[in-house]
Order: sequence, then C-alpha cells, then structure tokens
Amino acid sequence: MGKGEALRDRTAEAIIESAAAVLAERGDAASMEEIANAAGVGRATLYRYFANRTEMLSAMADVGARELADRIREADLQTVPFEEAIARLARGIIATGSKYIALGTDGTRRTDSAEVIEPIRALFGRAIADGSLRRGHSPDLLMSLFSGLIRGAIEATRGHRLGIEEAASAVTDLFLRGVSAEPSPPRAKQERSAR
Amino acid sequence: MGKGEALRDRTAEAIIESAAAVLAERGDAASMEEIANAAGVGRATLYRYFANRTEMLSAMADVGARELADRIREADLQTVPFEEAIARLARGIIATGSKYIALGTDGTRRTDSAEVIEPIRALFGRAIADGSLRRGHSPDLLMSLFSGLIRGAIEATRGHRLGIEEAASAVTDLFLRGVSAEPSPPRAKQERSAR
Amino acid sequence: MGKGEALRDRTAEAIIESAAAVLAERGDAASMEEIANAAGVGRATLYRYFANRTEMLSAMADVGARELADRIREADLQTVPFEEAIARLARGIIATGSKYIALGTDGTRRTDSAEVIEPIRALFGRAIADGSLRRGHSPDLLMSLFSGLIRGAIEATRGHRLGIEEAASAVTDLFLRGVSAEPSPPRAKQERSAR
Amino acid sequence: MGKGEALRDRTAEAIIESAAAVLAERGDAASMEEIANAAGVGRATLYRYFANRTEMLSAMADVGARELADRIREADLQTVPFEEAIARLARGIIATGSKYIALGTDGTRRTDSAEVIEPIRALFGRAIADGSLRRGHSPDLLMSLFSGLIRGAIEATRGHRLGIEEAASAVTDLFLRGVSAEPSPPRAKQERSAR
DNA sequence: AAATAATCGAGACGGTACGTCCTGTCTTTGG
DNA sequence: CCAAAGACAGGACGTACCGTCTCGATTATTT
Repeated sequence: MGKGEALRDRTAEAIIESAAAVLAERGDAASMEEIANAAGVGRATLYRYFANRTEMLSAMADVGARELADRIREADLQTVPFEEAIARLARGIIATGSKYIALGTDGTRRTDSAEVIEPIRALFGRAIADGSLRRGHSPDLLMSLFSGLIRGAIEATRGHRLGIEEAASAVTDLFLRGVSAEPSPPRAKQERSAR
Repeated sequence: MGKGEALRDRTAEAIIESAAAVLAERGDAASMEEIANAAGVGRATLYRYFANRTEMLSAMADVGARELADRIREADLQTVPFEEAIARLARGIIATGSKYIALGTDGTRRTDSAEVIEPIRALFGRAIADGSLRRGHSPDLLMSLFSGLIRGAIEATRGHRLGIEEAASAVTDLFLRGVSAEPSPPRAKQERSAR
Repeated sequence: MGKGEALRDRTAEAIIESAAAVLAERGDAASMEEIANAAGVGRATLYRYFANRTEMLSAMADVGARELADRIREADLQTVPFEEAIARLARGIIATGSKYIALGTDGTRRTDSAEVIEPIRALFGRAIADGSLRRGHSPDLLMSLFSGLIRGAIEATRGHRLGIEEAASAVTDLFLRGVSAEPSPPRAKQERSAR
Repeated sequence: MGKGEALRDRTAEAIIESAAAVLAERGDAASMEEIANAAGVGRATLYRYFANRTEMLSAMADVGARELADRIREADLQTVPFEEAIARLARGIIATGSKYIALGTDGTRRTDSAEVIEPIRALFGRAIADGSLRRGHSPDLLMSLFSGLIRGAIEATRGHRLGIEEAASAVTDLFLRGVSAEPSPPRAKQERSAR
C-alpha cells in the first residue's frame, strides 16, 4: 500500500543520507555496519534495502543524479541561448556538488543517468549545429572537458576557498571564451614564438 | 651495497608496475595476491616491499608524481611563453595519464609532490603578473580548473575514443582561449538575451 | 536464552569432538581449517568459539578433564577400601584414555582440573594415614607414579594390543602390590647380591 | 677427512644441545631461528645440518637414545639378578631424563632405538622364564608399565621436588614389589570388603 | 705463499597457517 | 508481518615461520 511504500522510501532515503555522510567522513574504508548504525538501523535492514554495497553506492549516485536531473530540467536548457544554458548548468551542477564529488571520489560511480547526460549532449549538439560553438571538437569531448572543469571548480570550493557563485562564474567564463565561435583571440602567438 | 639496492629498487618498480596494471584492469577489487602473482612474486614478498596495501598505493602515486615531475622539469616552463608552457603541460600530464587516473580513482591519492605543483603555480603567477592572463581569478582557482580540464581529457582518452595528442590540443586550445587577456569575445550576448 | 546457549554449547562440543578426531589422525600438523571443515563449520566460526588454537586445545583438555572428573565422582572413592578405589580409578581413567592421551601428546596439556586431582590426592592421603599404604613416599610422588603407570597402560592399549579391562587390572595389580603395607616380599635379595 | 668430519659432528652436536635447551625452555613454540641463534649459528647453517625441523628433532631423540643405550650397555643387565637390573635401569633412565622428557613431550618422538628396547625386553623375557617375575603379563605390557612408571618419576623430578636417586629408588621399589613372584600380599581384602 | 675450495652469516624468496575483519546470507526473537 | 540482533560461510588482510636459495666473506686446503 501507499503508506508502506512511503515509509520504505523514507527509510531508504535515510540510509542513503547517512551513507553519504559516513562515506564523506571516513572514505571508502567505512564498513556497512558503520553506515547502518549511522542511519539508526540494523545492518540486516540495510541489506534488505540494498542488495550490495555497490548497489547502495549506485542508489546514492542515483539520488545525486536525480537531484541533478531536476535542476537541469528546471534550467530549460533548450529555450535559452547557449551561453545562458552553460551558465545555468555550471551553477546547478556545482550547487549539487558535495554529493557529486563524494561519488566521483569512489571507484564505483558513473551512474549519471540519461536524464542528466542527454540534455547536455543535446545542448552541445545544438550549439555546434547553430554555429555558436566553434567546430573541431566532438560533443563527447566537449562534455568531458566541461565536466572536468566543473569537477575542478567543485574541488576548489571544497577547502571553502571560494563560494559556489564565484566558482560557477569562473567555469562559465572560461568555458565560453574557450569554445566560442567568435573571432579567435590571436593565440597564434604560441606558434609564432616557437618558429 | 649498490647492486643489492638496485635489484631491490627494480623489484619494487616491477611490483608497482604490475599493481598499476592489475588495478587499472580489475579496479580496487584486485587482491594483494593477484597483484603479487601478476608481478611474478609471492604475496609475502610484496609485503616485504610495502607494509600495506595503502603504502603500496601511495608508492604507486609517488612514482606517478615523480614521472610527472620529470616531464614538467624537462618542459622548461619558465623559459617559454605562457601559451607554449600550457601546451607542453597538457601534453606531458595527459601522457602520464594512465597511471595518474588509476590513482585519482582510488581513495588514497593526492600525493602530488611539490615538484609537480610548484612549477605550475609559478607559471600561473608569472602569467598573471606579465599580463598574458586575464585578471580576476586566483592562481589556485586556475590550477584547479586546469587540472579538472586535464582530468576530463584523460577520461576522454580512456575508452580510446581519441588520442593523447588530440586530447592535449583540445585542452590547450580551450584553456588558452578561456583565460587569455585578449579583447574578450562579445559574450555579453548572454546578458542581452536575458533582457 | 537457554535455547541459544544450548545450541552454542552443542556447536562448541561438536567442534571439540572433530578437533579431537582430526588431531588424533593428523597430529599437531592439522590446520585450523581442516578442523573447522571436519566440524562442518567455517574457519571464522571456529574462531568465534575459541580465540586461539591454544584455547581450543585447552577447551579440549577441559572436556577430557570434566569427563574424567565425572567418572571419579561416580567412583565414590572415599566410601570404599583403598584397594577397590585404586581399581576403580584405573578402570575409569584408562577408559577415558583416548582423549586423555591425545592431549598428553600435545605441548599444551596439563589442565587436569582440581576435581580430578584432589580426590586422588585425598585418597592417597587417607591410605597413608590409615596404614593401608606403606610409608616412605609422599602422596605427590605416588600420584606421579600412579599416573605414569596409567599412561603406560593407555599406551599399551593404543595399538589395540590389549583391552581396557586387562590394562586396568594390570595397573591395579602392580600398583597395589607395589605400595601395600603388607610384609614386604624379600626383595632384600637385591641388597644382598650387591654386597 | 677425519678432522672435517669431527668438526662437522661437533657442530651438529652443539646445535642439538642448544635445541634441547631452547625447546625445554620455550616448548614447541621455539622457532628455528631461536634455536640457531642459541647455538651461535646462522639459520641457514642449521638447515645445512638438518633438512627439517622434524629431522632435527629426531636427531635429538637419537642422541638421547644413544646416551641411554650406552648406559644400558654399561649396566650389564644380563649378568645381574633381575632386581638389581631393574634398579640400574631406573637409575640410568631417570638420570638421562631431562632430554628424554623433552622428546616425550613433543609429538615427534618414538625413536627409542632397538639398542634401548631390546636389552630391556630380553631382561623381562628372562625374568619371566626363570620365575623371578610373576606370570600373567606379557613382556610388552610390563615394558609399557615400567616405562610409564619411569616417566612419572621423571616428571616428579621436574619441579625439583625430589632428587634422581629418590625417584629411581621409588620406581625400583614399587615395580619390584608389584611384579615379584613372591607370595602375593593378601590384597583379596578388596573383594572381602566389598561384601 | 698463492690459488682454490669449502663453509659460513646474512637475508631474500615462495608458500602456508594464523588470527582479524568485513561482506552478504540466513535464522531467531520481539514488537 | 517486519525490524533488530546476531550467527554463519567465505575470503582478504597483515604477520610469522618454514624450507630453499643466492650472495659475499672467511676460512681451510691444495699446489
């Protein structure tokens, strides 16, 4: 029944929450028992909700991905110019960051659901097609680079060295300048100095 | 004396080599026995060289860092223009990538010795001072972003989706355009489109 | 509760039983894994019951000692004449022999609980006091000798060279003649032949 | 050549000596390294003399057996009356005791060479034949019992509770009374008291 | 006396058992 | 009927010892 399922979902969520906290604290060395205790639950119960440590981790990743997917959906990427879409993406992903990084650190990850990936890939595809993106790089490579940039920015916020807004704007700024189709800055300087 | 130590070092190196290979293949699930066997060595011997799995991993990271430091030293960053220095850095780091990524994936990591970090920090500092770098971002933030970009590029090479040269040039291109002090491309478009 | 403890005790007993069997078969070379498997139990479980190999052995010895103590209690040593008491002791101890010897062979041994030793010591003390035992030997020495005699008899039964009854009666016969206070047989012969 | 062999033998002997001492001290837990060091010799050298721990132990036993055989030969068992022979045996064996016990405690043992066993078996055979021994027990059983008695006596000397002479004379006394063919002491008392 | 051979210690190595810890499965007990 | 508790098999970890081996260094032997 609905009520039972709701409870079930809330328990699962609590476990995931605790797992995220404990893993962030103790790293991959955290045992299932520690996580279960942190969630105020028996170890056996934990296994009733997740078959595996791996599955639990992936469920954790899914929660992060879902949250991310929500933000991305809200961002309405397809209705705004490329530049604005990138800005919104950077802000949204970096804001979700803490959990995102937790996963990234582990060996498991890469659950980035289609709901996260596809809109972004579509964005890059469109930008290449309509000429707002300089030609020469595949959408996949661009995504990898953009994702790395974001990862770097999140890391920079980890030591509380700077706020989310600043990090997001730095990413946006750098990336847009870097990939824009506008008259390329005279970086040929590099070649010339080498000749 | 010297000979014995040389042998000892070569054995340690062989173990680290095998460990890198096995870990890349099987991930963190690889057992010490698997690694030892892959190195053609008994499990006990492995423990004679590294007290811990953790210590072995960290020795692996050290080797990676040392290799990287070598490449960076050879790159003579301080004698070439900023643009060329970035290009060399990207190529060098991505080339060392495979091992580097293996560590990055694990929980241990981050041994990046001063010999790796300092030259790069100095490079960014100099570039900001002499005006080849647009003002507004701290050298540390730039380093984080550059490092993320590289990480993304290495990831893109993982599935053999593209070669090291292409990845390096993509990173160089994007980063230099992104941070150059030249007349900014008219990205104000973003703001205008929002009005 | 009672039920759980009962099961726990029965498992422990089964392990001890198997351990006794395997150790008798393969000697001290038997590994903990062999013993665990013989008991139909995982190695880890074995360690849940006994912290050490040593502790397991000593628990084994305790079981033997307890069994022995039971027989000795049933023998009612203090209500029968010395001669009958010795006869009962010999029979009882030799019958318990197999386990007893298994321990004796090992390096651990000598757990002979007070419940085993004290009644026997009391028996010898009483016999010396009431004159049924020839004076001149301390109760402890007599116990050592008696114990050695029994050990020898058990050994004689090991190769199935003779039955428990015969062995026990030989011990009883020899020991009683040997220590009785009755007019000494003319063994002076020895002295005379030496003069 | 003779000299080399002599040295070799003396080294082997020294090792055995040390092994006996260390094993007596630390029990079977003593490692080969401890034994080697105690003998002032490298572990490798120890293995150059004895292929195995087992072989070393058995060599140790052989030394004990040889020493015992010497004493038994000197005892001239066949030229003296049974009683005197027993007395000499008890003294001789108990005197050799310390090593003898060390082996007896271990799991290996039972090397008692024929030179030890045969003269004793012959002694019992002769005594049965010439009537100085009560009929009814096989020579083997008598040997087992006698051996047990001796073992018990040696044990009694272990805690320095009494000297070798006293222990030997107690064994001699008890055994001779116990097995003599003389008019049996009226131990029928046992049956009567049971009525 | 010099060259050659034997023997030594030192210590690395592969292998294996030990005792510990964690995972994933199962059963028992209580709310 | 489901959660908590906890026992269980299995397997990896890190430690210690065994028996094998190779290395130089120190002796003895031989020429």
